[in-house]
Amino acid sequence: MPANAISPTRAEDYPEWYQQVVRAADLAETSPVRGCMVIKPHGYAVWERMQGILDGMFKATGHVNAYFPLFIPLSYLEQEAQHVEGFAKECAVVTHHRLELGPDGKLIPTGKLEEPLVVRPTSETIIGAMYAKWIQSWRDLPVLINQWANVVRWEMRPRVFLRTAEFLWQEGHTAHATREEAEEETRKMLEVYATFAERDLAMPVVKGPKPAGERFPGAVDTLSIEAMMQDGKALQAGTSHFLGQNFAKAQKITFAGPEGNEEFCWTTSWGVSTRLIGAVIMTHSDDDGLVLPPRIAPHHAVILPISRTDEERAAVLEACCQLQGSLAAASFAGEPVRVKTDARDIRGGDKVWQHIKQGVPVRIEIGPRDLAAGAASLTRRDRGPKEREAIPLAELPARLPEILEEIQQGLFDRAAAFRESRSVRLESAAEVTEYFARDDAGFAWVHVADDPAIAALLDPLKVTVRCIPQDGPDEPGTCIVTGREVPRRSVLARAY
RNA sequence: CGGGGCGUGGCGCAGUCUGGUUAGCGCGCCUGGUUUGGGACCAGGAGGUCGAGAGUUCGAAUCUCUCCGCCCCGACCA
Repeated sequence: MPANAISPTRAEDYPEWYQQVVRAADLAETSPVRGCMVIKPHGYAVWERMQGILDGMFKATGHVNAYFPLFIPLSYLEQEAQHVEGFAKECAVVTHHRLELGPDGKLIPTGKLEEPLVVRPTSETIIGAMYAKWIQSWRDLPVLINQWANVVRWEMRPRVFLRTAEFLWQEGHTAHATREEAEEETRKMLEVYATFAERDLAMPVVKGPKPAGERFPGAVDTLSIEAMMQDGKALQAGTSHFLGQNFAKAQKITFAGPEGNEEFCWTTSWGVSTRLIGAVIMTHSDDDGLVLPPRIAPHHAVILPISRTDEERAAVLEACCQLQGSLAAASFAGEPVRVKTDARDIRGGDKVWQHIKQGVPVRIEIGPRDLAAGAASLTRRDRGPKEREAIPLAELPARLPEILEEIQQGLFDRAAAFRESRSVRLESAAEVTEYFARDDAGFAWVHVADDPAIAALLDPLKVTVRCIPQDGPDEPGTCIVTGREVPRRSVLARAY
């Protein structure tokens, strides 16, 4: 057997390593439908964890859930000019509503639709149409709605979790009476995403506005959180858009103000998707497979009974059962510890490696020797597969939550240190060119103006301005391309 | 859409150039046995109309034509 469970390793072939991790962890696989993935139970369980936490955060910030149709009339999409331009090239279109059996036994679409329907690539237009109906008075505002849904974007080159033709996400859509309030909402939701990424996914992010060329079609301002993957590339992990009055004007979303004046609403939208699963994989996983931060792990720990004879097995299973009960009574991150016993009749080594590859944070093995000592052998996914520690059974319910917290924090620290080690400050166009020729390139913090002129420098390097980080002190400087004064550095990187 | 590559049991592949016994191999799966604090070993077994269609031929996974699908590179991807 090779030293590592995943082949190739990250260093050998990063993209292939990613695919193999997804496969070895049994998260998802490609489907008969081009560009669409099947999310398998383990992958979906991770998504459900993410959903649960985010949904709670949305509700805590005053939002409610609703559901809007999958289909959008073609004419709706045409309402906002930039929006059409941005999405037109990647839409699935429904033109018929019936099938008839042809003479050769094949099904033929019939019943042509009067107006084609677009499968939503995003829902601004259909939701805006409803908001136009619902909102009449300033007393109706703000409207703060989120929906959990699937969307379809006909991508040219799909990649499991990172870019699939159909994906799951949430999209928040809000309408406000004032510009200030909508802008505040946009920032607030970015903050929710950043907190979730760093606290729950243990994934450090840079947050701030995108340059004009990278904005959501139809948005006045797009804020994003950007994470660094282990190959140094950036991944946009969440976005929050200030839509100004663009959609309100296109869709007549108006309200009567306190003085009887009719005004357009100010709207926002924000979303994160199953891409976050890809982000977690590429942030934490190693050459033995998936590594899950405890807060989003479907199971915090798995108990593995070890026995040879039937008598031993009975005693060991009994002990496992008791331990599972006492551990489940403990809590981590405000929830009961999630623990399961894997008593399947398969070889011990296979079983252990399955759990390693699936990213379970902690493995607890109980065999006759442990039982005699009144202890269990504990191994952690963030350490070597054979680094074990004996812990008295009575102490485990108190120790496990501490260990989970250590793992959660340790994963964040490790990712932050990695990002730091692959970040540089550059002062000239020549330095940028030189830096991105290196194969260990990462984030370059550079003074650049938000100006199309910088494309001449960045395009050949396949580098983009990821965002203009909003945190930290202002650091004015001159743009390395235009020579113009800018208030702070931007983050440049290659991106997924 | 342009360039390249590939379709053979669940997965990974050999065989195709040079047509010819019952289409092989590794992993996985099932059964039995020996094992067991670590991804075991031995034996037996199941599973394939070789992407689809047409053609050449006594005979096609192999040659010819058409079609379909997938992968990689590019274009594209708020």
